[in-house]
Amino acid sequence: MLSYTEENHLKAIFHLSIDEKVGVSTNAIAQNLKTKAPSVTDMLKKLCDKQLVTYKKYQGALLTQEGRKTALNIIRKHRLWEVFLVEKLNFNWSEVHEVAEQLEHIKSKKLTNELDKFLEYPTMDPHGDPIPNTAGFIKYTKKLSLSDLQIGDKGIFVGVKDSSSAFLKFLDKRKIALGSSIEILHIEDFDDSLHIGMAETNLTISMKSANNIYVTKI
Amino acid sequence: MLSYTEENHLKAIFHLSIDEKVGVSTNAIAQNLKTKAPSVTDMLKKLCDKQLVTYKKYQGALLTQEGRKTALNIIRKHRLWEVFLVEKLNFNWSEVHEVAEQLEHIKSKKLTNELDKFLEYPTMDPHGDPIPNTAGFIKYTKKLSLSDLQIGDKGIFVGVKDSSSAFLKFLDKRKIALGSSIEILHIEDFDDSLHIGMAETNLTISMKSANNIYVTKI
DNA sequence: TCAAATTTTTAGACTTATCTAAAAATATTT
DNA sequence: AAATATTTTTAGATAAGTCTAAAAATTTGA
Repeated sequence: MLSYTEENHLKAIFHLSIDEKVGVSTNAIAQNLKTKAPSVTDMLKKLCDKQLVTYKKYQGALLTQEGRKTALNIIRKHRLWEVFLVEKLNFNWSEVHEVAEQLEHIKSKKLTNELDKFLEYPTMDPHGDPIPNTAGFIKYTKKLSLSDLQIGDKGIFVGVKDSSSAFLKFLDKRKIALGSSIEILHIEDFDDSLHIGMAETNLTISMKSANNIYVTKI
Repeated sequence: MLSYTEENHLKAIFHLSIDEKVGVSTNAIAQNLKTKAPSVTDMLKKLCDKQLVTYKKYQGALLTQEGRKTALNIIRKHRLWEVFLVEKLNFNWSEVHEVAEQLEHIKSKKLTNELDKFLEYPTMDPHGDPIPNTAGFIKYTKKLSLSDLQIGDKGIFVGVKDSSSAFLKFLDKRKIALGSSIEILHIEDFDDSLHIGMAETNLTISMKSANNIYVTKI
């Protein structure tokens, strides 16, 4: 059974891996986990012993098959809990992360799978990130910003890039909420601002805001 | 911020306190937490320093006001999660405890209170135990067994005393589920077995089974 | 009441997860 | 390519939580 610390290291290595061949540096992991390099070195040795990571001195760390599967399971739990918190418990996007960081470590397969069912098998979390399935398979769909849509396109609001409280207030004030349907009515040549159509009203938002809004095209 | 271990000790002391004056013994706590006496002694010193417990050598431990409040908050979380698991995620009574033991340590006031709201402010967990409110106030209502009812009384099935899988199967087979309405039709003089009326059917159950079933009278 | 039994505490060791400071390896730059 | 800078590891310390074995205190009961 893995400790919270071990699980967090696996998750960090997963998130920091860009290239399958280049090891993730000790410092990068330390920074990500707000810890110090020597602590990371110790942990990498331990995870290497457990065959969750391949690690050679000064070469950084890579996840093994098993390590990757474990990391994805933690990420799966994290994202499912985020959906639960936003959809069922009235959390804002900016509030979910901290709590999900705790909930992701709860150990119960049944809990995770029943939660998944209860939420009706969501495919994305409130930040627009994909939710891995039980097998650890992740369906990568390029995130689509509202600013990527063309005139006449319609989208469903599925997440935000920047979840600062300022931006969340901005959305709140305009009654833009998860699941809202948005249509692109017009794009202003002058400053690229967008005229959008919502269920009840039309409004204008800046390019910068549109960049922060993730949608799925419908 | 309290560690899981500290929280578990507070909870154990609360559960083991019968008399407000008599300290809970080191051994009793050790047995309850499946740990050893020396570990408990160390922890009692620590909790005493933090003024959550009053403790004198060889005299056992008692909760302070603050300690009691903390313990009740953990119990509140535990029982709310149990309700969630049974009512929303299809857990059996016998399965919830282990998972709730983990979930009770999640630190987020908003989470607890929103969960309470989401569950529509339940007053009992699936074992028929009362759920403390935010202030740590607990409404002690004597647990009522089905066997305590008189002929003609009606009750709602709210929990079980014995949650062995054998008993759960027994209930399942007879379609007795949380929330079922049960009426006492007749009590057999010979062996005290009960004839009960359910929504769809009538059936006979033994005194022993009736003892295991908690109800609220309606 | 005082000897035996039980309970509780102390002492000391071990593990896990941290850290700082210093040494070693690698990377960069002139 | 040598000097410098950066990164990473090692060494050693600290804190929390755990244990066993032994000492001390309390309780029991003859």
